[in-house]
Amino acid sequence: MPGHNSKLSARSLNQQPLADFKVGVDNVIFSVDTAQNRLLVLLVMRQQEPFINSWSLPGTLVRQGESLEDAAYRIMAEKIRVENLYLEQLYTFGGPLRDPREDSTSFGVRYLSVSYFALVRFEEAELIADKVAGIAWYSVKQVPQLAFDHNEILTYGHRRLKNKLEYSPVAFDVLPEMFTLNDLYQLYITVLGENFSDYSNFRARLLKLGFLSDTGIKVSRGAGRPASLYRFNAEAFAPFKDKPLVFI
Amino acid sequence: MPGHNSKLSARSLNQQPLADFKVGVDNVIFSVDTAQNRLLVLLVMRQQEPFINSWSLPGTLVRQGESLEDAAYRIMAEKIRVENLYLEQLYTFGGPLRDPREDSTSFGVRYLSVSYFALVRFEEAELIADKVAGIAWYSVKQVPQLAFDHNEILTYGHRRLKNKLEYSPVAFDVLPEMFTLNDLYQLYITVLGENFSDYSNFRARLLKLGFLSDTGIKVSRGAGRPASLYRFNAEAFAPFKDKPLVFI
DNA sequence: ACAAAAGTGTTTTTTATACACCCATGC
DNA sequence: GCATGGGTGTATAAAAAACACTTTTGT
Repeated sequence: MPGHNSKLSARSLNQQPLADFKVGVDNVIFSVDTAQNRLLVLLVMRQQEPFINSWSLPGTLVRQGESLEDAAYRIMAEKIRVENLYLEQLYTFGGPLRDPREDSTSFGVRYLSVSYFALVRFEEAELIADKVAGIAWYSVKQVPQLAFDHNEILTYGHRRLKNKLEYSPVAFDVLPEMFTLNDLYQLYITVLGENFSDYSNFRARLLKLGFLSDTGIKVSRGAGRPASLYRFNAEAFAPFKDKPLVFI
Repeated sequence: MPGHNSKLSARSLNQQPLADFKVGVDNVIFSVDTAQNRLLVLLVMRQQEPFINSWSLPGTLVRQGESLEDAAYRIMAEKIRVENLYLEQLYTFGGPLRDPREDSTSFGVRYLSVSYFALVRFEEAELIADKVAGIAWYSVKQVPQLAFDHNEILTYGHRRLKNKLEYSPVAFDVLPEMFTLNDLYQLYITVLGENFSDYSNFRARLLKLGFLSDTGIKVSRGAGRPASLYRFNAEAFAPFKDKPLVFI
């Protein structure tokens, strides 16, 4: 984890042999079920040792000729069919003994996990259940004990998601092409919690920024006045790139 | 790098063998020369292939039994003697062919670099020049072509430093125990550039936050009114932890 | 006395926050 | 007609930005 303070230590392991690594990629894949206002994370049931029959983040070991990012996309492609997604690298967990396989026969081999963080559109995401495999969306509030240090990775990913939402337009990667301002607001509430902003202020702030265009199309969801559908305008957003834009 | 968009690709390298990795740790070590208002980065001259006689970020390969972070601290200890520092993980670069050694004899072995970001106190940092080794502080504005993808890593580290400075108290890890408000201001200017805030506003904002205590001690630097020395008060800062505190 | 650096205060503009209220629809 | 969600506006408070001014030193 970033931000801690160990002491400088120059023990004389100067002539220690180099470690050999297998490198795994684990994805923290989030989606938001706007209908039920739940933030979800994708978990898979492990089908081999170690941690057989434990839930875990979907992951894979990196193959020859494959980049880390390729591996992250491969996991996605194997578990889920999705059109739109946001993906970025999260953190690298690599202490010795984080994987029990390091203990056993294959002496000296270390397992390192490069984690990626993804956000997908819940409605369009289609899970791929290969034969016997368990795969499911879990509410982040109800994740069970996971394999390896995956609970820790998930916590870290959740923190990143909250930050991302505040200062970057990831939300639009995960909303439908056209959405109501309330859809957007619900997404923020679901991820960030109730107390971040009043709806009308949220609305005013976002519209003033000028990168949401009103399509004029109205949708009615049950009772109440029909809402306008808006569209994210990438060109209008361009000037805000890399600026400390604040959404909340 | 985070934030890009490749396409999902599920090529059938399903039966490809796993890659074997050596894992390197490379540190982007910054310091600020407040006397000359320069942001510096520590570079070392490589003494072996590949890229012999090129400048590079100080790095090492991870040894058996050593965690990533241990390796990062080991690099620090080998290159520099320093009391106070801030260190956190930056990013993991791991595409195939980023290291030319992957081409040659040792077929199949990949080199992956986990980069760390460090900030040290320039005045107290003592460089360790082992025998023939070149080691030097470079102004980030004048770094030469570096080995591997180290220029890219440096750019990424610089961006992180700027962000960190804006919303976290890293500056105090790198200033002397007692400092004038102008010292602090110069540090911000040096890292962030000229146009972020006027001195008196910067001053007022920071003092209002209440975690800088005036020691009463005055120092005179040439002409002009003597300045008060301030001290960072960690207890008074505690309530701001994890809050979206903004310094700039 | 005067320049230089430190430190204080004031004015203006912008942004955040908390609401009150009007609008259009389903039932 | 009234409950429901959509949408607009206003009044107050707080923060950011610009800049004028005072204080204390060295020379």
